[in-house]
Amino acid sequence: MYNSDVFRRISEKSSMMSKSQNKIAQFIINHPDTAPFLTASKLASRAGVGEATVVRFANFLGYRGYPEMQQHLQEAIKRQLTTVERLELSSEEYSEDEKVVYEILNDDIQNIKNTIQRIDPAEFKRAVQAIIEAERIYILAYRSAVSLGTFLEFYLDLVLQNTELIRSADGVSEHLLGIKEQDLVIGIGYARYTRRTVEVMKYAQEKGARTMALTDNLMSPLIPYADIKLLANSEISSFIDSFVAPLSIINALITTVTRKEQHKVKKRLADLEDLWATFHVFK
Amino acid sequence: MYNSDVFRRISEKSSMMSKSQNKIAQFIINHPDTAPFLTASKLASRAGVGEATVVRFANFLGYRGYPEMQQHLQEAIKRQLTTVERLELSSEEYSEDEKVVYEILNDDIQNIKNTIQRIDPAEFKRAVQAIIEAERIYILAYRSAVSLGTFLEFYLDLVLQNTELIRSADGVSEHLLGIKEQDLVIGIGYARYTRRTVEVMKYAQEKGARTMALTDNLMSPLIPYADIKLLANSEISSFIDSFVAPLSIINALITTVTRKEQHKVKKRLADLEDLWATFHVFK
DNA sequence: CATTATATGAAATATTTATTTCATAGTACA
DNA sequence: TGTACTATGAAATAAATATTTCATATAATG
Repeated sequence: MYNSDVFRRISEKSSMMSKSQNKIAQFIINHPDTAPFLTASKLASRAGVGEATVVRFANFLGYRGYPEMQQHLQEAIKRQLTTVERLELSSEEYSEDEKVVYEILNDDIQNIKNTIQRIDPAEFKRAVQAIIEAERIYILAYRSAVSLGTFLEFYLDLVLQNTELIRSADGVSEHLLGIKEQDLVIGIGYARYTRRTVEVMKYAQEKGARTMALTDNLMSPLIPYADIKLLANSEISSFIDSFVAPLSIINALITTVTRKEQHKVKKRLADLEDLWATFHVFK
Repeated sequence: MYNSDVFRRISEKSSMMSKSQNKIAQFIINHPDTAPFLTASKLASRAGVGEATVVRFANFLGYRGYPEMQQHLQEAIKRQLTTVERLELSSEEYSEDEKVVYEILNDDIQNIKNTIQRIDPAEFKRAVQAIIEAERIYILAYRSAVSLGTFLEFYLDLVLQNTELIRSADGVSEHLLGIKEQDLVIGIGYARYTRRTVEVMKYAQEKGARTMALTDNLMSPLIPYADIKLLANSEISSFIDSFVAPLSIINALITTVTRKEQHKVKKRLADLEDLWATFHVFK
């Protein structure tokens, strides 16, 4: 299985390589994330050898032809993509049962990493700006996503005092009836996208309000109705969707908004401190 | 530059896609590290459409042909490979402001990594067992932690139907008055630990119920009253605490409980599916 | 320094992959 | 319910890519 690994084969046979073959091997090793995408003739010219030599090189390593070698190079790159952080869960050290927790936490690390890749800084900036400029903010979240909505509402309302979470599932809330163009609606939608979230987003957009979606991918049904799109991955080895990466994005939103509005927020937080102290809210 | 991004183009045009084109878009988005390596015909069969439709899809997105689209998909994957590990925080590429989001997400990765280090598999196992054995489960969460509580309640109640979230801050809820030894109280407490959470945990333990704490460290005021202790880090460069790692632990809890109780849970989930279908809850 | 063996690349050929064509199925609209 | 319009995939054709051939260069051997 593993002897299919191109790099292993190269190192095994490196002593028997001709001058040109060495050039090719060198190129592949020095450009591991370019080589898998090249055609035989491109690889040839990049490595400075003839086309035929490349094909012979593949045969030399034991492949049936260049495409087979190419495929194995691609496999290697794919493994890299998916297992970056994979812990050694294979051993017998832990029972099936105990592995789950490690598996899930690693999946979630991967989710955040993939989310980082997909961040569009300009779009994120727009999201922050929209929150700051909004007169009122409505957060749409149903079912399990209510947890995310609750968190976002808690902090946005703490610092801006103009945020409200819409969670009742029946029809468009009365609160949204008077929605204005200066208002912002943030829809949170994952996996089994709740129909209601989509409907309300659509309604808000038709009313001319700004809309923002936090969802898992661009094919999500929320996307067509979102002026601002934030993506965060949610896949874990479970029957549930993970809200870890979206929550991290929310952390970032709250933090950035607060830093930008520091001058306004500072006094309010200080006042709150006094209030909390008076009522002994914290230990 | 960025308009070359396949995913962006897909989202821009997603509203004008036909049924088959949607299938293709769906496939590409759901298999971003497989799609770039497929030939037009393989992508066609994997997405369940004709070969010609794939070529037309590439044209539809504005590419001169399939190979051009493929190349752009490969670029995206290459970018990922080279940047996953290195943070883009060093350079002047991003403004102070744009860095925050990368900073926070990386902090959260670190939180999960540290949390993994601190997992005690035996203790985690006890936590799962306690949840399964409990007659009734009460979750204590106040203020921002309500979000975590909501999530945990949602799924535990979904699969076990014996869970309740206590969130009102005034005194000990009436629900807890009749608490028994076979019941379990799960307290979630972070940073500015709310006094109320601690008091209720103490009350529950005095009444003989089992107690479990999800908190950030062993010095947390919840710890003395917890029979079972789960730790998850929460520090990020912000004025708020991050619930990302605790949420990941909750993911793991829910997943493990559900897998262990599969025989009981399976039927219930199937029934729920029917119910949801009847009421068109999902898009 | 011949002589043989081996390696090499340009060009010819074979194979694979992409594109276009065309007949038909599916939709939208009157 | 018929008519026009659009979308679709199987098959034909075109283009790109891989492999083989063959003449020549290079190295190895006595």
